[in-house]
Amino acid sequence: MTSDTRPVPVENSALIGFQKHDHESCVETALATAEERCRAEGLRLTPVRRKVLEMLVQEHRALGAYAILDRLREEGFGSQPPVAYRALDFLVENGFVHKIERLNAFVACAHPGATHSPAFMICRKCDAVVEAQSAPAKGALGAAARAVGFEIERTVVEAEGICPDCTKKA
Amino acid sequence: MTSDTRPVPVENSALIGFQKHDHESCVETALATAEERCRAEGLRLTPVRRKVLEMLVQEHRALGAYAILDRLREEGFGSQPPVAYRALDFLVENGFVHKIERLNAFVACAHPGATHSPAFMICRKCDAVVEAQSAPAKGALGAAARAVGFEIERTVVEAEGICPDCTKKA
DNA sequence: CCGATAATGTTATACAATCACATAGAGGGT
DNA sequence: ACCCTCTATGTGATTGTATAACATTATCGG
Ligand SMILES: [Zn+2]
Ligand SMILES: [Zn+2]
Ligand SMILES: [Zn+2]
Ligand SMILES: [Zn+2]
Repeated sequence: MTSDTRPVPVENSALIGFQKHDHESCVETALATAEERCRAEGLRLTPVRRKVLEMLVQEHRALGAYAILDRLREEGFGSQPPVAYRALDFLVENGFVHKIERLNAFVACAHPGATHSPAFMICRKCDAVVEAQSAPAKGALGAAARAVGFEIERTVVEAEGICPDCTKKA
Repeated sequence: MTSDTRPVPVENSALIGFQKHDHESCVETALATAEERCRAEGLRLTPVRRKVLEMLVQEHRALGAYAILDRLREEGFGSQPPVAYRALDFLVENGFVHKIERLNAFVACAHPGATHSPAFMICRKCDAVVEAQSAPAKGALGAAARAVGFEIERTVVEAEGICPDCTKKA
């Protein structure tokens, strides 16, 4: 299960963006990191939760709760919505997964471990989702918030547009 | 129907924020502006659409599609979801109304006329929603997008937190 | 008036999320 | 081992959000 059992043709394995990358190790790393963190912090990465995380990391795009639920059913887990939503709640709360509000869908975190406020680029043609960093509270929005006395706790930043692949095709 | 028929106790009528403001004229101005723009651009502000916009400006907070639909029914319009959603689609497409993705709800634009990319502050206690300006494409997100060749068309920026009123109460 | 287009009305259905309650596991103290 | 407690799952039912599909009506330019 160590990630050095096989040559890793890294090119830009850090950029999980639209570029191709070593997906195999990408998946393993993500799951290993999650297990590591759960062990360290006393969180319980149960079978359902692990399966959901694995699906999302594997797919590498945003999945709706019911798509996830369908797969859980196939894998022999419970088939009612709360099964999926509870697993997702756990994963989102602990930062392993992010919810894409624009799509009402979920995507595996691309920067697991580090606490961060994510931003997303969503292609409106192919629904690809890529995670980037953001710091909206540092810009105009933060200034506006301080001006009126609003205390920001969390931000949703999602950019909709056309991904490089879809641009080329057109 | 002109806005000078009555003394306007303006203090900070520009800031539609959490502060109090001259709501009467606020409503009239918004509707007048909308009618003006529709006339100018050949858009059709039909009765349903106008009613929905009026409700949202009047309420001055985010309303769900079904809350809107209920009111439409009371006013004698169609009572099925598409009636509300189609009116909302029109209003959102033309910038009179914004959708708050985090709440699955809709709010009247606070800066009608000017094309702008809005940002929102959402109080998680009282659900108050205030519109501010944003320029996320100019910051870290814009840089990331250019780096990978993603073409941003639209951004969703929503800050969740506690509004000044709710802070005082606690 | 006629035909094309846009807008509305209505039915049905898909997708998203939560509530309520029963059951099963894990972990700690005895 | 046992019992107790807390957490996690399983399940049925329900509510909320959104769209598909199709018929009807209104509007506008010939
Ligand atoms: Zn992340
Ligand atoms: Zn694309
Ligand atoms: Zn606006
Ligand atoms: Zn508040």
